[in-house]
Amino acid sequence: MPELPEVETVRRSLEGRLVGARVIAVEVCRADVCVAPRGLSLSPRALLAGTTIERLDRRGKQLAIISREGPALCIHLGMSGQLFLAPGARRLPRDHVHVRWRLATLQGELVLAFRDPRRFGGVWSFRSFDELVRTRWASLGPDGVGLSAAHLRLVLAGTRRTLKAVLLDQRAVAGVGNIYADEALYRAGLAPARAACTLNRSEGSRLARAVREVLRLGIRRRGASVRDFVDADRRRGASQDHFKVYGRSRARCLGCLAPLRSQFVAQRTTVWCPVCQH
DNA sequence: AGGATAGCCTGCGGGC
DNA sequence: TGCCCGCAGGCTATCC
Repeated sequence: MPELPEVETVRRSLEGRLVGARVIAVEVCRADVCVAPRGLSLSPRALLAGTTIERLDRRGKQLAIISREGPALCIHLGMSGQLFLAPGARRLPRDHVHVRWRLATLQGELVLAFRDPRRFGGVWSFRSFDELVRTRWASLGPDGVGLSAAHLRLVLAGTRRTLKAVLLDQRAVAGVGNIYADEALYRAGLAPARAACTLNRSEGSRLARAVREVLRLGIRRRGASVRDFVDADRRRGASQDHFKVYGRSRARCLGCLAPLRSQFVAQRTTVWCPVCQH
């Protein structure tokens, strides 16, 4: 369930040590989690072997590792993906590790591992970060952290879909998943099953602000460790201790004490307060 | 257009 | 203890 705050937490936990590191070697244990650049085969070079890491970027739930020499990777954690950084492979789990990068850094040799038991995630390779942005990220909406009221109102006005479906649609807003969708709707006081085009101007703005706020709070709390989420140093986040609605079906609303309701909306288990959200 | 459904995949918890 | 079942969920494809 890594959503935007979890991926940003991973990005931040990697950044300090990855930037400037030289990739000595890449070991692929499961080639089918990797996607080669368009028209090329999956070479070690395409997976950054021999390059130096220049910076990390993120859009929504997707992480980019960009080399100085050109090639760039896009890593999607899917449901259960993890990135670990450790002094040696012995310090890392061995099961479900699909790709390992050996890195030379100022602090000595490090190993970066991509682990993904459920394999909903993957590693996509591109000739350049520019190519990544123009192809893979072209279908993503604006990053949820900086979501503008104007953009969200425009999207909402153009569809009769439910609010929940719009928030989960990565083309509308990038980075919101089931957890932060429910939390944002609660914060905005809006019912998940409401048709998007019925929101007035102030409600649309309120929802945009709520999305930004729940994502920023999630980042500040270093992500939600609902099941197995941990950062690159295997530290858990604290966001799960602050959920107002997610996972609290039939518990009391923290605002009005009415029991929270749970129902399938947009094919996702959705929890909301029938009193506070309209 | 967009809703519903299935499929990908593993781990976990409940029921028996 | 062990087995089966359902559920969790990001994303894509397909059908209606």
